[in-house]
Amino acid sequence: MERTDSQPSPFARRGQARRKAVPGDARRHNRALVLRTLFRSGPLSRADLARETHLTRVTTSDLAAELLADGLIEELGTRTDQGVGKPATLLGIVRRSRVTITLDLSDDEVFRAALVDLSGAILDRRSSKREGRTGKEAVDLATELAVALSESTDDVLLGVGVGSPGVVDPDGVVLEAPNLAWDGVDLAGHLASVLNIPAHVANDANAAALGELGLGGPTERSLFLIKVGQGVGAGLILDGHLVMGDRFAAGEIGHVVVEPRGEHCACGRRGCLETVIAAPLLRRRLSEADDEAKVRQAAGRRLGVALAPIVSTLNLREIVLSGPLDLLDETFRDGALDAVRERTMPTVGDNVEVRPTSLGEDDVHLGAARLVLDRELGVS
Amino acid sequence: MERTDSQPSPFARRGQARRKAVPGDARRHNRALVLRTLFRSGPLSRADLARETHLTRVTTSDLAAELLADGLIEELGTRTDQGVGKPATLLGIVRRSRVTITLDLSDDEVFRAALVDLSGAILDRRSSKREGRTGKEAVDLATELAVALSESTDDVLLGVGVGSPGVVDPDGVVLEAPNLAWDGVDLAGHLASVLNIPAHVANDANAAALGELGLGGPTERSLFLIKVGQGVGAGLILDGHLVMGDRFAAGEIGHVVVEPRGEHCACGRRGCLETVIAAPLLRRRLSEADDEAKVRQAAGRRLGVALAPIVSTLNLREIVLSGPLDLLDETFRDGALDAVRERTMPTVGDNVEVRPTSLGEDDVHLGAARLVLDRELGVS
DNA sequence: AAATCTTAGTTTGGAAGATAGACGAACAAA
DNA sequence: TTTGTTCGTCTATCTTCCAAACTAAGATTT
Repeated sequence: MERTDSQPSPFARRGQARRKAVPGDARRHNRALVLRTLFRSGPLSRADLARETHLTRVTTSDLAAELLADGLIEELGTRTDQGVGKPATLLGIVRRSRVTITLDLSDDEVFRAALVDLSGAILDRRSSKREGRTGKEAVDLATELAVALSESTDDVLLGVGVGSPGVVDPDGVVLEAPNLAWDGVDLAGHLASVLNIPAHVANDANAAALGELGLGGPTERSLFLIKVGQGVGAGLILDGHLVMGDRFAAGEIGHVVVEPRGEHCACGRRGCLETVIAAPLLRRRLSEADDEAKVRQAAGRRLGVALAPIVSTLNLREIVLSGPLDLLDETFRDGALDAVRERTMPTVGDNVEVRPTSLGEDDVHLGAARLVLDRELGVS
Repeated sequence: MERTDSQPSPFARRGQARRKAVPGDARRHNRALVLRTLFRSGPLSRADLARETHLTRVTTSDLAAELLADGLIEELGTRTDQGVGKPATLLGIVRRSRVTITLDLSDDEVFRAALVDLSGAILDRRSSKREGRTGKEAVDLATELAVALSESTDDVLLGVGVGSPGVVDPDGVVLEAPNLAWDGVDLAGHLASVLNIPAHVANDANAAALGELGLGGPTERSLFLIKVGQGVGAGLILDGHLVMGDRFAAGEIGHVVVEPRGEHCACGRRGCLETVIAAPLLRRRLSEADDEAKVRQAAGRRLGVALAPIVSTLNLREIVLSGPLDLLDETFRDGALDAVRERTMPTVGDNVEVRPTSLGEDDVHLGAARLVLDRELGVS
């Protein structure tokens, strides 16, 4: 099986401060720029690329030759619908020139793995019941899934990307994930050494946010994704950068108190956001209620109350809800949006949009794939 | 009077997306890196710089020669306390080789101007009573102050930096500042053309946050500053980047509702944060109260309630309060901190720190100076 | 006192990368 | 057939950083 080597990618910034710049950095930057442009703007000629990137035709030609040699792009023949002049040779991404293994560990019951190509198409899937496994056994289960996928394909593997619950540092070490009893587990290091390909790990909600931003989509965007499942987590992207926070715990909003006299929570407090909108609890409350819509709306409003200060502070526009769509339906979302609007300035609140994830269940897989794409090819 | 030219600085990113890289970009990056290192780590030899920046001695020597020619740094003689080997020639920043004019327009009554050197020392000050001026008259007042300072000095001007109330876009256009009746005023363009030096404008709270981060201080830090005055604004810096928001209105938290049945606000809502902690209102309430401490604490707690979701989402550590210290005293701050801790996860809340600004009244001036330093010299 | 060692800073000769300008190729229009 | 346009490449040049060698200036050892 062909493999890319597993030395750290030049694009993997891994949280270090600003460093020196050498000419080669410019080269890598421009190579990534050309690749990114091809990702976004479909098939283009070398001259198109030069116009788009503001590099010269000579330089894009040279970079294109490099990318062609690596098999990342291919010539698609000449453009037909053209006016005067020599017809352009179109270049396009070879979607299957690299594939990524992704792991979605966010579900309490099942670990899921997928094989994703450069365009974000899912080529294969695997899954295993977790059956309560924790610690090393859970690591092994995840590893087995990844190995099984890697052995099932002859495609060139770009790397493995993981969306894991809990707090994950930029090097892919899971600092704490209570439900898996992980505490300082170097998941990225383990996967990289077993599979012998680059590995990148992020928090599941963060990964979902990356996925929602769109594979190869525009860089400069901001988005706040709230992932509702057993618990509640969030991923925040500002101007294309994932916000990690002081202890890499950004997005951990499940235990923000939204109802000081509310239900008791496993964490010891009362009225945590999780006690109001986590899937099992909300589902139970719905089954017990007379007026379902009222319960949905009230739960949404509670979320909105917590979101209002965040939306104002960050001047956010896009809020995405990920999780069971029967729970996070329009009534719920409208409740959240209403509460946000009532509690923020019009100039801020009027722009806000609360919408369900556009990728459904695959948001974590696609986000994990994007993570690998970003760090290995600089396509972000 | 000597002047630096007023063409846009190569460091002024002005919000545009990622662009191509040319060898010259590496040069500028490394030049800024050397300058920044000298800023932070005091006098160093060329060889020290090479070790610190991971460039070679050849390159740091070359860059140092350039900086010497520009007068930005100087040789300070040889190091004495050294062991074996040829004694090192120490290089240091010439603090007064460039000076910045700064304008603090955050006070409702008075426009203030200052002359700041590269180390953040304030060399001169001017101020003018605003006397209710708005629109063009307010622009003229600010301009006059800046012109007066520029004419009073023979130092080389690096640029002019402004902390303005309201929403300011990255090009320095004040999109809306109700109290000055500014609505799409190109303040940066105006000042740059009148003074013939580069001009940069930011929201006052954003500027204060930049100032608090420290001139020439470490890059990779995060900080949330809340500026209390006539109104309430905030500035947020994450990993060294100022958060601007979708419509450049990030930090506008004055009209977040924190008390749904609270006092009526000028904006039409009830219980906006401003009705609770803006200086004039809080002062009035204190004068009417029997138990001052209780009022302070309650006001602080209200702020804390709004902060809790923000702190959790961003995993923030440092919260800085800027404004009249008699109002934002320890009791107030403790109220805020208590409310944050009660409403966030321990791993997040235990790290949080709520402290007063360390720069006092000059935080906007120093932040505006830092803004210019960042954008003109890349020293951030 | 001479030789040796160590560290600072400079000179020299690449190597890598982007570019401007020139040029052949391929096609449309006149 | 000629002219004009656009594509893509070739070449010479410029910029930047770097490795290696070299000079400078002191401490340490012999």
